[in-house]
Amino acid sequence: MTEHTSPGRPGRWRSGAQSRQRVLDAARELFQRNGYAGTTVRAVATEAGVDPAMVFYFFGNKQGLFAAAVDMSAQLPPAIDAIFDGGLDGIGERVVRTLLENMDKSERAPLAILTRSGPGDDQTETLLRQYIDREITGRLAALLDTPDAALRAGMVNVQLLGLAVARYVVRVEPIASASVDELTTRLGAVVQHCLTGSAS
Amino acid sequence: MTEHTSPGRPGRWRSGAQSRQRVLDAARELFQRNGYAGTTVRAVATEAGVDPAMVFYFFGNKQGLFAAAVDMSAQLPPAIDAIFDGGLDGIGERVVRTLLENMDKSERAPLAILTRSGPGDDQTETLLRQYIDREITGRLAALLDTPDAALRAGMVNVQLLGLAVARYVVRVEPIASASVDELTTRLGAVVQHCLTGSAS
DNA sequence: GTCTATAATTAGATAGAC
DNA sequence: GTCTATCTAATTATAGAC
Repeated sequence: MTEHTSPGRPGRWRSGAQSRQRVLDAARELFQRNGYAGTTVRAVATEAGVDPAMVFYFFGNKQGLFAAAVDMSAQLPPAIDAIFDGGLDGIGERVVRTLLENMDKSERAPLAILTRSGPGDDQTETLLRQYIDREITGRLAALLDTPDAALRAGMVNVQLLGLAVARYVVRVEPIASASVDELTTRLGAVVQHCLTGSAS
Repeated sequence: MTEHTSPGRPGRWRSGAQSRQRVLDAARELFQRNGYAGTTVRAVATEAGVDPAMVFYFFGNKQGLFAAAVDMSAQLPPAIDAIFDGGLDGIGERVVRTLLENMDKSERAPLAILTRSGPGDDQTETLLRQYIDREITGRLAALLDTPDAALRAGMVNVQLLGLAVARYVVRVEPIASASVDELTTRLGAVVQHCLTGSAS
């Protein structure tokens, strides 16, 4: 009974952690749906079931909230690592399937949030660019030793961005409703060809 | 000297046409850069060098301005028609090259505006979806007579959306700086394979 | 930590003079 | 057609009680 707000020793999780988490979840959902400017901290607070002032208490200001929402330090590294552990063989299908399964799972994928958002001109797009470069392009290019490794990896970025936008942002048919297996087979082959196929 | 504001017979172009055009140009640029909610009509008016009230005079409200900015009736039909006139042979390269040349020309492409915008949930994305369905998917699928025609056309949508987003929205390297010829060759082959290649 | 004000700013939209 | 002035509503952000 003396543990619920004791400052030094957390009785549960310092008692504000779950509120903070709910705010983050709500922020990811709304930023993804309505973009940065289209999302109000009031709406986030309402969605999270807390007071608007709490959001500022936790994250300082709206930009801080956004930064926390799209921060993906140690977000999906387990799945991503598994993609590259198998080497080049069959990597096309693995990368497509991983992307699909992660985004279908409706864990708010930073990819979708960043694609639909953008505070000013630079902030968000730079973030997304760096994320793609670091997490995808860099690791893919490292597996190749051809002189056009960067371009081949870039072609894969086109495939993955296109898939994400077509299926989750624009929701164009029949891509939006296609099964994970179908897309994995078809786009996986394309990705594989971009990486290991003969240059045309 | 009696012609500058005569209502029935336009002496020049009813004298407000160029203002309207400047507003539209400014709107396209700002909507593309900052999205719908991130763009204020005041900013559009300032960019266009007119008074904010003029924007409402011309377009009624902000949504009307947006609708006019992304309206692409008879926008680029000449170029698009040329893609399909040549039949299936080499259509991959033609569609990629046409897209690149049109968007590089920095004519505010509705594709870029719509990709970065989205008033609420539905309005814009529905518009973009319908545009893609009508202008690309439909015409591509019509050229094919395989049972998976729709899926093949959908795969092309993934390629084109991915290219547009990677090169013009996120500007990820080396796609953003690659030459039109390089991209046309590489992605054209992929698109061609998606359409006429053997199903894997 | 959580909530109740409330300050300060800004946005969309309108009325009306010229 | 174009501009000035203004109204209304919503938003970010803060101060402070509990």
